[in-house]
Amino acid sequence: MTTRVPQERRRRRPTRSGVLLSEDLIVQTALRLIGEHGPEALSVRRLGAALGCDPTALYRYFHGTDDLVLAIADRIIGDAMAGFAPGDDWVASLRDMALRVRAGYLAHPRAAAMAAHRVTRRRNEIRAVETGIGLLLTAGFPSADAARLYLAFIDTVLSHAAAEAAFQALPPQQREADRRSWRDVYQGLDPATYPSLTAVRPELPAMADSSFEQAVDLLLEALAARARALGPK
Amino acid sequence: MTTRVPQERRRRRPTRSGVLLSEDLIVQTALRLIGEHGPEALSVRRLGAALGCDPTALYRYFHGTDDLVLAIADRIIGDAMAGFAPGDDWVASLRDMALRVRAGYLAHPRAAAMAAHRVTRRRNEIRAVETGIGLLLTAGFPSADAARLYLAFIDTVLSHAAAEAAFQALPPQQREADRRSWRDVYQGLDPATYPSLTAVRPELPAMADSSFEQAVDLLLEALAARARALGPK
DNA sequence: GCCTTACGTCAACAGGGTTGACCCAATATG
DNA sequence: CATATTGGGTCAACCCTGTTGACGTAAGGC
Repeated sequence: MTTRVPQERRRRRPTRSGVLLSEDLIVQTALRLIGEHGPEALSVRRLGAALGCDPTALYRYFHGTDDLVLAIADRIIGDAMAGFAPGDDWVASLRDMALRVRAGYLAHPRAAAMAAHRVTRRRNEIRAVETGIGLLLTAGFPSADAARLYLAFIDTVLSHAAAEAAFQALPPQQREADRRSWRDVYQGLDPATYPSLTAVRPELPAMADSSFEQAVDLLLEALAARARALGPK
Repeated sequence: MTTRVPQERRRRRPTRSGVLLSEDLIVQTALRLIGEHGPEALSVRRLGAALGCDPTALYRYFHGTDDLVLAIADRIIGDAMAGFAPGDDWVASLRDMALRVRAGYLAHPRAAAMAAHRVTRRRNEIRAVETGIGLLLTAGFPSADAARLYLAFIDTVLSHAAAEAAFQALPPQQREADRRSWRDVYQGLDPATYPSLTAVRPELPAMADSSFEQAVDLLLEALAARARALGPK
């Protein structure tokens, strides 16, 4: 096929049904498809049909399915981080970043579930990394630590957000069954075999809730403690 | 197809090539397939070929691919936690738990990636929760905190492990591309636009590495600090 | 208005999961 | 032991998927 996928295209030729294709329109349509009919609704053929073009026309814009998925992921990141500017408090700024990313994922749960664990190497992602590492540098961490700690931070945020998105992407019936299981399954346990669970039994229903903020706060606590241990600047 | 998938089968009939099928043999062969020929080697047709039976014979044992994956996941959990016993040091024990779960997932990335965000409230998981919460109780946390903090801990472990497994489950080509991107794309960036990335440039290739232990250690640090803040028992 | 070529279209291939019909042999029963 | 039942292995078929190479048309530079 020798698809070249040029950066900017000059000859814009309408499809049989009159639509003018663009990378932007394709990504946007893909997100709509996934949002409406689930992740399994995203296929080259269906996307082509939704766009009103031959499926293989997409290969003029993306090298393959994987490339398209990365483009979708990057748009989610971009939308989530739109308008974000780091403030004076680096801990609060990282926390804000985390919550934004999570909100972006939850806005497109099904798309996020399939694209979450990828490195998009596109503009929006690069900008986010720049911002995050910059915050850790202002916290006083030496560059080697800043990079490694940012990785731990963002991986935690991304994987937690992905898990939440995946849960949201489940069919409602299955999601409710999972939620109930914390209450049902853990109720009639033998106190002798499960003493600890028995001791915290009143708290168990709360375990169906999200741990996202709790986990992020714990991580930021540890980061703040390490920054303090560096000594005052 | 109205596959009934009975619990115990009574008529065991050898396949054309003389093999006696069983749920156990199928799961075992599936794991071997994945281990030997990579994650993408798992398909109904290939599994049938490896077993020496018609691919559709598997539908007598599992309702579909999904059912098979869950059976595989169940075995992974059991194997990972086999022989684990909590020690005196609660931090070290939680760390051990985390590493076991991760190892179990990474031993079978494809299966783990497919079933990671799925909730299987089975015996092995309940025992793990009992153990984990017990450890936090011995650390001195009140029961409400123990439950919530354990949730944050195990969610971090599980979602990180799932992310790693998902990465390992990628086709080799995409996996290598993701790995290279940290070195290639992030190298030739404009220093004016990306000052922080430029500052930590030598560290960037290391960002292709796993952040699992770093993240777990940060979390355990925060937990230990909070336990200390409770005052000595 | 011509020439080049970008890009939308088409046909085809290899592989996937899943189904319903078929039929034989392993078991239950007499 | 013989017969009836049915579990379960097999086969052909269907429709899906991503991806390719060839083809031709219309858009834009000159």
